[in-house]
Amino acid sequence: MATNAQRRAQTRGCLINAARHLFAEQGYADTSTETILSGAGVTRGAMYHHFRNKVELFEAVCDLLSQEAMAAIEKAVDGQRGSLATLKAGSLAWVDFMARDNVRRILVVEAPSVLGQQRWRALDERYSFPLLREGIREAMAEGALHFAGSAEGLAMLLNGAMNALVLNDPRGENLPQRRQDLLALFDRFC
Amino acid sequence: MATNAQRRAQTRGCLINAARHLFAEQGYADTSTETILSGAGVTRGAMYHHFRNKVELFEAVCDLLSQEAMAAIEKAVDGQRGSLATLKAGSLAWVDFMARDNVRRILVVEAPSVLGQQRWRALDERYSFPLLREGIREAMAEGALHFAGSAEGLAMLLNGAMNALVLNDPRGENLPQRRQDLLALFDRFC
DNA sequence: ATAAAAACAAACTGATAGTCTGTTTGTCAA
DNA sequence: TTGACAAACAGACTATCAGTTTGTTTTTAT
Repeated sequence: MATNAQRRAQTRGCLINAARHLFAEQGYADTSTETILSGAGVTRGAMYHHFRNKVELFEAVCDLLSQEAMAAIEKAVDGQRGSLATLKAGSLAWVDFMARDNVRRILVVEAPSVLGQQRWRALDERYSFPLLREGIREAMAEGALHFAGSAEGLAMLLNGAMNALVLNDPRGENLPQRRQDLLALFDRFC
Repeated sequence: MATNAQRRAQTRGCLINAARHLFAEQGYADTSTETILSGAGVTRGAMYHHFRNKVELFEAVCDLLSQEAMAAIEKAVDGQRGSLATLKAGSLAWVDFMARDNVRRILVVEAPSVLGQQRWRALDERYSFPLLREGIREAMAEGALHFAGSAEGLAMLLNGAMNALVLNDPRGENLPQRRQDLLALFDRFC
């Protein structure tokens, strides 16, 4: 005898977990809901009870991955001294996390297309982007970082640059080099 | 009586032209091949004679748009004096072109997902990226641009930053501000 | 205990990408 | 010029799949 909340969490969890692996391996379009269903050990009816459609399930996966990314960043940032060191550590953690095979394809490659520009930006705004923006704002206020434009603008540019790092390292094989590039980029703003 | 080459160019052209508008307006997934077919005034058999599948048609659209981008960049660069000025003018032209409603969704939002990482990178490598990389290499060699890493690495980072500019301006309404941000970014490397 | 609601099951439907078979039109050598 | 071949095209057909509908089971609240 399980409570409804438990049943709900269990079913949703199984679906999201199965979906995250399948989406990461085969991509959104090439993963049929049937495959997800059998992977999760759940029926069609259950899935469409919890999610309006396939996109909403994909978005739930994105939310979960984003939360995991936040946790990784906060762990990396913990104990850092100074706004600049914190910013660098957090950014490196972000890149490391996004470069993971299980994550990159979902959050970096497919999310903009599957969710659409609006919902994709909303996702970013809900998680890592505010962290980056505020980190930059603080470092700029302290004079540790210099930029002629706004903190918001710089956050956007750096976010894009970090995206590119992840996107251009398909196998995650040149990560050390990529991390060096990122640090060199930060140094240009000091 | 048309020659085969003419027939071929005509049919392919109609398909690509219809597809580019539909993909830009409704996105790849929400554009059915039937809609493209009737938009192009062409039959199913003809389409699958010229393209192996829907993705290949999408790729042909991407190629065309990329060529148009190259033309816009070369026009903007023409007459510029100095490697840095050339680089800036070319980059601004790139942003301006990609920010167009007809282009952004196809080349910036959906291409990575629809083509997949590999073919998407190959596309970039075939067109604008070499231009950016060589522009940066030249400016660095002249001492007009400074970066601790490689020209390749900086090109990647700047390319990502420019992508972000386009992506974060969904309506293309803040273009002047975005152009300012980009110039401020370049100034950090001087 | 019972009514209502949440959770789930599974058959069904409409749409759609890609295939298959056949027809028309162009090419080129003899 | 003609006839064999290939390229270009037409359109019916199929398999798949996302989402719907209808019905059943389990939990919750009164």
